[in-house]
Amino acid sequence: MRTVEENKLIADLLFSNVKESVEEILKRYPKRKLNEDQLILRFAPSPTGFVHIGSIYAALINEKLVRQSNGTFIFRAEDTDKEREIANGIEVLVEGIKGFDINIDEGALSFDKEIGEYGPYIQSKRVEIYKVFAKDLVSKGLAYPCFSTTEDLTAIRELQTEKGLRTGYYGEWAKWRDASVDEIKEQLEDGKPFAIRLYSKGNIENKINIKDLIKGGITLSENDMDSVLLKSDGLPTYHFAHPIDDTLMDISFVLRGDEWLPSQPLHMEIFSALGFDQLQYGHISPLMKLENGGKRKLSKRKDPEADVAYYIKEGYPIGAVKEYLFNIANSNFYDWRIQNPNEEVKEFELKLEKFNKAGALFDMTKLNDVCKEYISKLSSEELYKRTLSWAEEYNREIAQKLTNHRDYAINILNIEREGSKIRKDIAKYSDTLSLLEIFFDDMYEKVPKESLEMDKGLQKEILEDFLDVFYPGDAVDEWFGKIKNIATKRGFSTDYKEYEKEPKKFNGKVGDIAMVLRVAITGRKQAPDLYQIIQVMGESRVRERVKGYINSL
RNA sequence: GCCGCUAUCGUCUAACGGUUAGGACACAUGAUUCUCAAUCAUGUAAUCGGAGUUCGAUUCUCCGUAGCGGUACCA
Repeated sequence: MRTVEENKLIADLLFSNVKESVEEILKRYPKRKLNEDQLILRFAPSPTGFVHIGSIYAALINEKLVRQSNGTFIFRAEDTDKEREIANGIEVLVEGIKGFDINIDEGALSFDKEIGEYGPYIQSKRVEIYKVFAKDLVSKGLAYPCFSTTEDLTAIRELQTEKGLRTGYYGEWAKWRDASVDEIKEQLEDGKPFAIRLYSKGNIENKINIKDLIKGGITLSENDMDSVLLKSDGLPTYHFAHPIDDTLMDISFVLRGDEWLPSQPLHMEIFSALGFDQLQYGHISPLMKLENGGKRKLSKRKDPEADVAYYIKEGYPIGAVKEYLFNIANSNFYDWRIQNPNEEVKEFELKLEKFNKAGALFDMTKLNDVCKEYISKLSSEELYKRTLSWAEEYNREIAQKLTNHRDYAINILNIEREGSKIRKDIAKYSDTLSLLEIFFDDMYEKVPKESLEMDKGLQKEILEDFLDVFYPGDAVDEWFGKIKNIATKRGFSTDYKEYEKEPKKFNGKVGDIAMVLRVAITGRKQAPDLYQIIQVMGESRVRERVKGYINSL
């Protein structure tokens, strides 16, 4: 064991250029003047150039809780891993957050721009702060320099594995924890790199009981690892940055992924070494995916839907994706939605105690259903607006059509959007493409056409009948009456039941007449309401389509 | 290997220790004087296994099993 004086000496040796004191820093980050129920929560991902849907899920939950309590939502970038860091990583994150309509009250907006009084909000810009605390811990004998190399550590681990022991840098294995001042000096004079490690006082045999905000009561063992606090490049590990940042930023509690649960004892020990009050945690279960009958975590590499950019690119309505995510967080959301179909999401109260403890499967089918429901409630003007803004980014051809033919486009999108028969077949803005393309001749030309089994001569007769009687001013009943007249004239039944009884008596049923028309006009066997399509398309285009089809027979 | 978390229809889940174990999505069938979609009706489908506590266990306890996570100078 080193003496108090020796520890001070080592601290000065290690951090000769650190002049600031812990007290001075603490003074720079005063406690916030807020009511106790106003939550200050943070979202603190690392910028890897990829925003995982699970990250957005966590961000969403934190922000929602903040909004409900009229608190403050902080975005902090944890860019302390140089290996994984990529250029523009922070911008990609901010874009993802904004893409989901999540508002940052405090934090980084880009690498060079921040808002808020408790910054910097980018960890690589906070290194001086971490060093002050590290120096303080060393001088108190609560941390120490470690000169073990990667090779040393690997050797230790192999030996431990061989002996069937717990791996790691702890107890007797922590060879630098009690090194003498001379030994340390020697390494320093040789210019050897060092990491700062926690001098753990914990005992693995001791159990600690924790109350997790989401998981409830859990039992963990005390930490006894001399974990790295500052890496040899001078940057902090997550374990060190987290207690300092969340304390200085005056966070209410931490909601994070449950992969952190096992390291909570470590964090608790660091909090107390730093002299900080303990923080409460809520550990969120991860979003899973079903594959080959088993559950697994949504993977950045294997699953396109793990990337939030996917939803933006496909044109998923963000409001609906958020609703789905809230539904995973609090399953009573869905019941609330059924009871309050037109209420805004902000009226729903998200509750920590309603969170599910197990990992939920991210179900694309269910998401699609939520999206269809959501889009079916939009007015045609609103859908037009949103589709256009999506298309401007991801489908220029459609964007141009929408811009140049605004009213026509709105009418198209309005088909079966009013009245008692509301379509629910559009889940995302890109789905409107297959509807729109029918209505623009140059696009329609490129669409593959479906054909009918029916005798071509008969088809031609039916369509010529139609051209004779077609009048766009007809009301639905008049229009359909004409279709029925054609049916009768050409030996088709107008009564489905009657036709079912004796199908041989007829050439077909009235539906078959409509089918010929549908294929002639839309090129498809399946399409929305024919009458409405015709109304929107207008007389000349309908006649052209029919004539064109007749000629192609 | 060790440590921890979790466990109800295919999926998301509901059920003061007492329910014919409920709902939603998906699926299937039927209805709907144009197809598809929508809508409506109906149906199939679950308490991981084993002990224990109890008059009674999906619910509490223990043991197993499985899934997930941790076991880094990554977060």
